Amino acid sequence: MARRTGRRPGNPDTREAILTAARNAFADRGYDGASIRSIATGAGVDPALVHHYFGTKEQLFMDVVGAPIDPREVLPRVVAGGKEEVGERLVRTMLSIWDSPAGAAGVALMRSALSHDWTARLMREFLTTQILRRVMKQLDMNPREAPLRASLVASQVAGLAMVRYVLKIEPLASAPPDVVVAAVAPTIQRYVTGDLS
Amino acid sequence: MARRTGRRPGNPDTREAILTAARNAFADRGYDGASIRSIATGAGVDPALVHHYFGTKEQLFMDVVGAPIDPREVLPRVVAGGKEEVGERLVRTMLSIWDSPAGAAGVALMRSALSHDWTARLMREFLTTQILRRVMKQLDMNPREAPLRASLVASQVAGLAMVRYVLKIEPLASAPPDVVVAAVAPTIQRYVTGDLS
DNA sequence: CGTTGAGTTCATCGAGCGTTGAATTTCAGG
DNA sequence: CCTGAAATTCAACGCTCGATGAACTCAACG
Repeated sequence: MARRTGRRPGNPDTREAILTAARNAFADRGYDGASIRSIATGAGVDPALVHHYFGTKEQLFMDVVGAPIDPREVLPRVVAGGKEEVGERLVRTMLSIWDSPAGAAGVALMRSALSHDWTARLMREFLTTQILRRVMKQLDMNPREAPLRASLVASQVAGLAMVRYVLKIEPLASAPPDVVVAAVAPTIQRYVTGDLS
Repeated sequence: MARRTGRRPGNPDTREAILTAARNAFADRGYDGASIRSIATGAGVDPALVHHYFGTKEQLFMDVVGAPIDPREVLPRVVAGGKEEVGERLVRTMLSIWDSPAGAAGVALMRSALSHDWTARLMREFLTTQILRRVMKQLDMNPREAPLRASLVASQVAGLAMVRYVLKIEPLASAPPDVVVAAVAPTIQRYVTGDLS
């Protein structure tokens, strides 16, 4: 078993180069706007090589947006400490993620979620089954009103990402994290624990 | 002058049919996904006829998203009555617009704003120069902090539109307007008149 | 050295796109 | 009826795209 001879994976850098080129291209121009050919050019390789490594374009997109997100690593930081200051912790965590290289993947997912139904479904299912459900459980919210609270939180989070990272509307696009947290955290906090009637 | 003989514009219905087909197509599949050919098929005409009426595809898109929005008609309803209940009036006005046929144009603009830079610029400039600046002026807000307040309002409005009308995340997507107003209006109100530090 | 298989390139296919210009139909005015 | 302009269609051009499959390069191993 595992009798493997022949050339060894000499240049695994190429795969990474394609991935980062794809991430930037998807973030800059969306799923349709980013052509396999342009991604290959950005990585300095032949277009066919992209298919060789990642199969179809859809699979490449999945690898780009599915890799840098691991909810089980991020969520505890938000949930730990009870629900009294969850708003501030959520906004702060979100900003730290979106200001990192993983933010480009987020922009890519967001751009494409509004262009294709299957990416929208991808994002919706990721949000609901991976994020919101776990948060609800660990904060033991009232199951009757938890879904509404969760979608309200999603609305403010999505809107903040859109204005700050995609549309880049000033001054929110360049405001320091502390200012954003001070402004937005109370909104999230009210959506989670406040009175909604 | 104006000596015009020959056939009169006999079927102005066709033009409208193309416009509504284009609005639905742009809203459903975005700017790129909606092909001129599919729009023509949806209107029951030849693709060349679309160009005959609207020129290039970009101009057709402008006609679709530029027509049903007239800020001078909507803004007074939001601004009138001072800044004390502006949150509720803004959310209620927004819902009434997005639940009408004009909402499809909004979805189209939103979908495309995340796919192309020039539509993003279109939306940004429309928001800032047509909406936010007028609201700021008529509410005589402090010019020093008004831009930040305006972009915060934009973030919650954009996020609500995205969750409710584009991604259609439940239960916010189907919640009756009164519930949405009760939940979101205080957020807008605080962004306009509240303490942000 | 010769085989092997992964890395990489090349040429190409078929499809869909926006757009164009000429042809054809339709119909109000003279 | 006849003319001419608008409404509408037809056929085609040039382009880009995703994908495919055959060819070539080359390091590792027996």
